[in-house]
Amino acid sequence: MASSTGSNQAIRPESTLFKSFVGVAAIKKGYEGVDRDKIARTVYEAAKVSLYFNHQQKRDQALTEKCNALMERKRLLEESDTTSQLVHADKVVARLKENRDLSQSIVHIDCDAFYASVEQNDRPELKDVPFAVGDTVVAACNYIARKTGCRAGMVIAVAKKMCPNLTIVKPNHDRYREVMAQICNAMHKYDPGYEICGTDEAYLNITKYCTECDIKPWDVVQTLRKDIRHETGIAVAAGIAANIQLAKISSTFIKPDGQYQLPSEPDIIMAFIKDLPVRKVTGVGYTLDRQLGSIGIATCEDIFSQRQFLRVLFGDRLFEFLLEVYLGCGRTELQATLEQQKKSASIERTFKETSAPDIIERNLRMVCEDVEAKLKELNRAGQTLTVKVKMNDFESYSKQTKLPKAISSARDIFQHSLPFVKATLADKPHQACRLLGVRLTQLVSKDYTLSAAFERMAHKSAYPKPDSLSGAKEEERSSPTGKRKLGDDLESRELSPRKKISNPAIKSPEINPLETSWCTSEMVRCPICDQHQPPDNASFNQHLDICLSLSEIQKYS
DNA sequence: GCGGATCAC
DNA sequence: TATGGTGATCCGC
Repeated sequence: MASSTGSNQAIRPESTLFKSFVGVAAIKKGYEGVDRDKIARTVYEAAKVSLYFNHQQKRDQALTEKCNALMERKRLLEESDTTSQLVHADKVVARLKENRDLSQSIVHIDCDAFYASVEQNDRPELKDVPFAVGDTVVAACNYIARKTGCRAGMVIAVAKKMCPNLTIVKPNHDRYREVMAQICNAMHKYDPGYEICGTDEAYLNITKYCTECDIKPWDVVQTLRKDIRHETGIAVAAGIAANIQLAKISSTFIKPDGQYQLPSEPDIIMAFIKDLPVRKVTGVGYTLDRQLGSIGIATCEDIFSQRQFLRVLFGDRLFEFLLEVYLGCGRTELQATLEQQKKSASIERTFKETSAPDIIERNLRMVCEDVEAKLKELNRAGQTLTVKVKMNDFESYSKQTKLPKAISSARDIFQHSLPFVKATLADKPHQACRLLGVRLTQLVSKDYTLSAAFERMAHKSAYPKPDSLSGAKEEERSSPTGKRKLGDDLESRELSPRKKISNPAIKSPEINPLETSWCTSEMVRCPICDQHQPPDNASFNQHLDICLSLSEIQKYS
């Protein structure tokens, strides 16, 4: 493992840009011995005439400048007295060491090449051919395809160039969800509080199970993997360690269907971390890796030797995160996977670039309708609206607005979004638009919105009738592309398969009181409508506002 | 609070 | 033949 990411790559004129083209193939499993130069060259050849390439080039240049600035600032720091920074860093290291919890057994389950494995299982004829699952970009590919340089995220046309006999399989998301549900089923008995992240990964805390049944973590995981294999036919990799960070790294340490246990002893952990490239740590992406590299940090051990510079150069948050990485610290509490914890709902859609206002408007309408559907599913409305426009030069612009009240209908969303889209287009008269996106945040339970209350008042029913006014109705419904794909909407809400793990640099987030459900016993009564309300101040005040304005409205009706 | 960025999958 | 979508968070202002 002497080869770190940075040093021994072939250097070419556009070397940093090339590196970005190699993408995850630089760090993922299945690419050992693959010619990374070939990947970069092929992608480069395919891309060099496109506007996308220009955009990437611009980004790369900006990042390079940032790195140069970092180097310069570090050089200046080196000339000054950094003793106080060093002392502070050591203090933080001591504190982190002190608070480190090594008592838990956390397991990371990684269904590597998940989509590909499922397909291969369902269709044995794929077993010995290189194939990729995906639509226009590769979502996953098997190991035979990886050997040729094919990787996730690659445009399929490019992948085919590198691997001419690549078979393409259309993704079947329902099937993947089904298999993931089976996997969850198998995990449940070892830790009902397991955490799912993404579509193909999960964490378990098996500490309790191990003590209660007097079994070693290693054996538990072996059985669990056997269970999963038996139930689903899927081979999974598992990492066992003291926290989720280390467990995740451990699982990537092993071949696709193996398991790896990192003993929870400080010395062993430190030795394990020592030579690890920082890029392999969750939370260190391509850009941070490059920035760190510019000041001489390639491995986790390097973090320590540069510790006196980190706070000044990267700020408190990142500084502390990096020290945690160096010490192998990480989260040990798992977060239950609940749909209701979602903080935003968004849709963005790429289409054939256009500058025709009517087409753009129609696309915006469709996006808004999909957001409406998503919010309906969550029974939420959102008070902050973010609209995003990406032009054909791949530059994107966004506008975020805090609205006077939460909205959820396609009509409302559309009306608030359109002005920004129009303004952006007017700003770029000679460009076409290729993507529109709409996101709502500051989600509140829909029962508390004014319109919902009003509707209740009018109909004396719990929920408003849908379809009453969906601004986009009559005209464009009969468009030739009438098949609106309801893509990723979930069927089972108990077992939501999509839940992101929070960035490791971030401390545990607080829970929005509005998002919890209350039992009637802890409710309070509203003095105006006399109905039960949640006991926390925020939502009660919100309710009061609604009630007051409603009684105003009634005066005039 | 806003806009741009980064990161993970 | 031509570079995706969702959700979360951070930084600087």
